[in-house]
Amino acid sequence: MEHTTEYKDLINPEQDFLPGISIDCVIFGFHENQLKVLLIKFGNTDIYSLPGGFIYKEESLDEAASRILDHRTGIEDTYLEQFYVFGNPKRVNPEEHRLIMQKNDVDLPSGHFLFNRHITVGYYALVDFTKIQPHSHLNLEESGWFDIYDLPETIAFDHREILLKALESLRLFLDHKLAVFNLMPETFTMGELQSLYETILNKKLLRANFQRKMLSLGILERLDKKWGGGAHKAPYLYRFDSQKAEASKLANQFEE
Amino acid sequence: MEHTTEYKDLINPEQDFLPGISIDCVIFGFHENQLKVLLIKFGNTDIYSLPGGFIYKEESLDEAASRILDHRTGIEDTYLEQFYVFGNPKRVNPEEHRLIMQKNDVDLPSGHFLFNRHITVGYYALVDFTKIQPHSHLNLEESGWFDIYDLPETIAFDHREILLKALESLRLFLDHKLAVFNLMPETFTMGELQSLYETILNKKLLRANFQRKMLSLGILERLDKKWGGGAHKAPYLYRFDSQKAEASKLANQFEE
DNA sequence: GCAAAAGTGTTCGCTATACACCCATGA
DNA sequence: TCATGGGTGTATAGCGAACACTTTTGC
Repeated sequence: MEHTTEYKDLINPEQDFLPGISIDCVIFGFHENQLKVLLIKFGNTDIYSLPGGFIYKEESLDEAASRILDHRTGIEDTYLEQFYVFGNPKRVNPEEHRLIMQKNDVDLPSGHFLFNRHITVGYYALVDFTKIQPHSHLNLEESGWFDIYDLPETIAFDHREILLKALESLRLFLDHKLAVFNLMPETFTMGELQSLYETILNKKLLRANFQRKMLSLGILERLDKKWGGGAHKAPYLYRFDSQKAEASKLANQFEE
Repeated sequence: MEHTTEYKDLINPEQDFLPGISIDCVIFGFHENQLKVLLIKFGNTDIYSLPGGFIYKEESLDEAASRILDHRTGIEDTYLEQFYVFGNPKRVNPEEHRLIMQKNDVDLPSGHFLFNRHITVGYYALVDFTKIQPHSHLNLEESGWFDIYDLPETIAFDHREILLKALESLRLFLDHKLAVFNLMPETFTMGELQSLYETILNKKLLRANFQRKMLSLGILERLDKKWGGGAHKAPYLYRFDSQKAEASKLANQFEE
């Protein structure tokens, strides 16, 4: 899908989109020992928001979320899951919204569709940070990745709440789903994987026990390759083995 | 809120309700060792559905769900929680819906609002079966409680899927939340509680271990009263102690 | 006394936790 | 050689699974 400017898209959406419903995506990535989230900056402001969009009249919620993600990041076929619906009638302040649009020379009347109450479905995506090419489909000049523990001060609407709820969901499912490996590159060391877990949970784990636990899941392939990195023993590289994971799912009680 | 017939309410809902969004409630109860769910029967058919409704333009999703539950069962202030959003564009067959309405002498045109695509937010409620007074607010003549493992054959739309997803959510949170006690009466024996767990999980548990596990949670008050029931030792009665539960939540990592 | 359900005790094995030890490497 | 990070070993505690034993009650 070709990229067109965001604001134009939004002026007359009611012709194609379901009214009153939107989708907001919390896109997680992991880079330099930080759990990152992708935020969009509104032009001519210091206000950030989650990348979101609307639902075409003939597509499912999951399809819409997937399309929005693709449109914003160029990523297809990644892990994407609904986690909560936000339906507070005051979750978006219409005046705040209108002022933001005005600063981008889009002057819509107060009663415009865009400022009506919207219920939003929260999706979180877990993406391989190394595979994102900024500036590909997305106009990332004004946007970017933020450390989840060091977010910008001004986040629009209820998007900070949505973001924190996504993090909470991620933590809850960390030990129940294998989706977390979508945040890692193709190959990784055990230390890097542990760092991801520690960052998500925001607490230290014991190295020896973490290693045993991960290996005991039987879903990692040890690549026997090594690495000439720093002043220490070379770690093994591992790869997430989706076949082993499939077998493990059947044997145990992993979800989906 | 006064009860009015369902069908009348639905003819011109667009004046007051949010368009394109509905709520469906999976109301769980426990009675005679069965996990029950409340289903509504459409008049002049053998088709059942979940009790549902729409959202007023000024209320939140949670408020709407609570209102719908109250309207249908007369129950207020019970445990109610969103569990999933169903957004498949073909989740409701408009013709099926129209035929059902016709059988109740409500002949709406094909393009009527009611037959438009709706996204529905699933809520599950856990209610104390002994506190429900049938025929109070609800016209239960045509409706009633069904064993979750013995549902009617014909369930409208995607409501069977919604129901099963609710059961799945209930199972997942069984050991993480204390909400399950909302399904029990004020006082109960350990055997009754175990029976509830066994029914939800659909598997047998070991009596001795279940007892220890429950007591070790530190959330049950032993009432020392006994009971003259059958040809066996009299069991203790227990009561769920919400104060102890609150303290336990702080000490451990229970949610909400 | 016997069957049935309830309460308690005990053993076994697994897992989490904590820490100890050795290995490999670059400065 | 020393600091750093990586890999493995081990002792302990706690919990869950499984089963045994005792208690209470109605028939």
